[in-house]
Amino acid sequence: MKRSTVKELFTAPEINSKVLLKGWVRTRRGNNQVAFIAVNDGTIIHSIQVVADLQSFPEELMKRVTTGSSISVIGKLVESMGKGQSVEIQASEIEILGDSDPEVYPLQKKGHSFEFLRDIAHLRFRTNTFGAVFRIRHALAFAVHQYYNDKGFFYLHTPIITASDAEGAGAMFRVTTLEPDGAPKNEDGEVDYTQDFFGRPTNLTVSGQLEGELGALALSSIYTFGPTFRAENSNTPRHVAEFWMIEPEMAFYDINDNMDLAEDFLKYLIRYTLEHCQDDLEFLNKMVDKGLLERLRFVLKHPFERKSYSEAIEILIKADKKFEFPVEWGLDLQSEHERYLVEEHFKRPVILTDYPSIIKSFYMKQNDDGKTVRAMDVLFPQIGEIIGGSQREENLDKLQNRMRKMNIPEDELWWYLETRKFGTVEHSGFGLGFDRLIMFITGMSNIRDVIPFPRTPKSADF
RNA sequence: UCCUCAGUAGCUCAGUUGGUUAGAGCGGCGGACUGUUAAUCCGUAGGUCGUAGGUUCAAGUCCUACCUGAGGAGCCA
Repeated sequence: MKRSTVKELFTAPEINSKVLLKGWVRTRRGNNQVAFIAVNDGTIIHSIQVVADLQSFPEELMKRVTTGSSISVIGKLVESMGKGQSVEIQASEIEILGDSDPEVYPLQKKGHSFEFLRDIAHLRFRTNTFGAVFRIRHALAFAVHQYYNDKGFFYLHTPIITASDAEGAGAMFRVTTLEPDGAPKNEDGEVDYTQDFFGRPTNLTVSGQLEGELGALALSSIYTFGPTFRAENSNTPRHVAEFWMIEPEMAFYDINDNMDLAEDFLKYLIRYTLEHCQDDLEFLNKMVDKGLLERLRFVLKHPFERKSYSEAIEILIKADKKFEFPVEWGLDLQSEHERYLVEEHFKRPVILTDYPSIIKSFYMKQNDDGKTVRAMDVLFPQIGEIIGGSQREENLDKLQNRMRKMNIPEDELWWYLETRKFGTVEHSGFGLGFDRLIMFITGMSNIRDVIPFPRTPKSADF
């Protein structure tokens, strides 16, 4: 007999049919006559109610139907006699697949704190909230590929192990096969990396952008979607050491095309979730963040506000608000400034462009004013910077000049520079923090709760 | 990395100006109950008070260091 998932039973119920159900027991209620067993198999947020007439089942068997146990049920799918669910299963056979000792099973019917659930990340998938979050995470990963595939972008796998230390996006994790205490030394007493696996120092990537540009400058439009690593000792609800990033890179795009793509992309992902994950979003809206659905719909409805860094500085100077940090042209915007612009002034997502070159990366296209670069940051309410991108500098001389000023080693990036030597073209791209996007779309306020097994300082369990 | 707060039962927390045997709710277990919805009612077990020092006649409570977690800041995605 073919197993029916809970999702199938709810979305296309065949009343009075005989069904086979397998899943994990969430709760069990009842009296001395009848037991009500809520069974969940993770295919959908809802659990289905299994009704067992206690006279029909041995007491020893029913005792083993405990919270957390896995069971197999054969029964008749019927319209529910009770309130709270449309259909239920009138059980005729129950088999225990796996016992779960209720004395030690850590999940209970009542809600748990997210902090506690992080300690039992191996079991938190079995809660409604994390089931919803990770189903949505899947849906969004799928939607990312759908979006770019439909637009003719190619999914490019950029390396996870990299020898380039040049981008300066943050501290890196070293990758080596040398033993920490027995590493071979050279004549100067330094570690001799020529004896390491790759014959040189290597790290985990902090970004696939530079390699992505190489692909775009041949394939026209590419995107990367993979893990990235930062060894920063960051302890905030928005940072992790291992996270996933989506980095589209497009030839023949200027910064305006880039902004159009970023806005369209984000709205597509939000719309996709609203259309495909209704039940999960409604649950999160009810239990986690009451303003969630309204906020998502609001973002869809309104164009993102596009302003230059200089205009933003003017707004902040005129603002009737005292900031902890100074507002002055040339200084980077602080969290409080970004939040003011997004949450109080414009009250919608904001794209800021044309930042002072001194606070931005070497590869960004230099404007004619000699002071600013064609950077763009997309700022979202609550989570801040969700996208950072730019039009890239395609002029070899200008790029090299800037690299020298910023002490970026040209010899290490010879391959990057060659794209500017041979048929260079205008191009642009950006990076979207996938996990931060999940935070925004699920209403979860800590990035550790949208990643199955998050990696943070002093924490690499599971 | 810096600042602030927290760590007491499986979970969420209370615990007075330091004072006898450390409390509750939930969860677990036992029982009652003819359809329950985080069921209800009765009963019951369960604690090296984060770790290590120190002050004191006496420390869950005060002091110091460390560990872990959370929030804010920086770095950024």
